[in-house]
Amino acid sequence: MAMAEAQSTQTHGGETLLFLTDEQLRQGIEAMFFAYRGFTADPDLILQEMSYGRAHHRAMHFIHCAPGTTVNNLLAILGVTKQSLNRVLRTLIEDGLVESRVGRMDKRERHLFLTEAGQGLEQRLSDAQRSRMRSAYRQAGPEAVAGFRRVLEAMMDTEMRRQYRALREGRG
Amino acid sequence: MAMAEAQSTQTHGGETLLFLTDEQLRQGIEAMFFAYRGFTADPDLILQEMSYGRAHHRAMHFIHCAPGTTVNNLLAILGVTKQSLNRVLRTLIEDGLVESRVGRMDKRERHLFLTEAGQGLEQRLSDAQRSRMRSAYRQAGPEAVAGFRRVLEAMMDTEMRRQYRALREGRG
DNA sequence: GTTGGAATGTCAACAAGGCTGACTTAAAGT
DNA sequence: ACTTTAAGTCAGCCTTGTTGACATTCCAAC
Repeated sequence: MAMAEAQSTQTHGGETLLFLTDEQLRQGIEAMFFAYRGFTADPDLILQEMSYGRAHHRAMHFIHCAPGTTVNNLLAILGVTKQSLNRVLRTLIEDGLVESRVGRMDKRERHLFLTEAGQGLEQRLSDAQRSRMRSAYRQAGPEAVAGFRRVLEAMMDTEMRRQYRALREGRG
Repeated sequence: MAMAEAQSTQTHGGETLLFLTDEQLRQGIEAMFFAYRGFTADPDLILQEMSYGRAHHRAMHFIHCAPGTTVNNLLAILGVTKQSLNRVLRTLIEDGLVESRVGRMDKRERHLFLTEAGQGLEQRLSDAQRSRMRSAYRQAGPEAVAGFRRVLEAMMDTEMRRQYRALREGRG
């Protein structure tokens, strides 16, 4: 059983007050720092082989999850400028990993899809990432996973949380 | 109460088997992505004011936590090359935020300390970061926080976990 | 129909912060 | 004395973020 590490007292209303010392918060900050390094380490190795970067991975991830998404949509999710995304997207299209189709309703829009090759790479990358995630989830147990998700969601900005939930619901 | 979201069954030995779908893992991956953006957003705003970057923040954070640490030590924790760190460290020293003292035992080593000004900025940066962390911890509750920490620790590489724990113990 | 605005793409330039490789200096260790 | 180690430095490269300016294409409203 994990130690709670932060004292908590039940108030009469059933709410919980947390007395969080700066030290406890610092540990959380450091945990995020080191864990994020682990989180990206495995796909980074694969990406390096083919001289791609994390930006390519992120783009492919979200195109995979929402096939046919528009460039504007992707910009909002990734939180970068269109010039930045465009550079990455261009190489992915040139290399035949992503396909850009002109919109039927609105022909200004480009709808993005992974090609078969793109799906192959995306699969490889996310297999690597999921494998570490799965192992961490297994080690920590289901209660811990639920807590992990609750804290992460609470750390997001309102707008990010909206996007995050929209993605989940878009997939059922 | 949070839904468990992943089915779990108790085996006879008391171990827990998790049946984790790719979709559940994907959600965890996306949660990490969005949460990390939130995690760095507040200090990034302050850093931008004074044309520093995240690298400066990270250096100051760990110098604050382990005053007198050597350059080599810091390199290992940050996981970057000495050239990369040196560029950042040089500006911090020039700007009077960090002090570098020649070692007494081993005069090859430089021991790093925050000056008063450095402590001021470090405080401002980590106040911003801790404030979001604190709010997330409060929203999620102590059980969730314990789970959060367990999963993060399980996501680290062995070497990172060693460093992470050493830092904690170094502060008692 | 023409015009305004939105979505997209492109060119150029720049900065942060990673990286490698080569080399120096000083101090320790052996 | 010789080697190794800690640190710093110079030069150059890459990815990925930024801004600004500008062209294109199309929808929609007037």
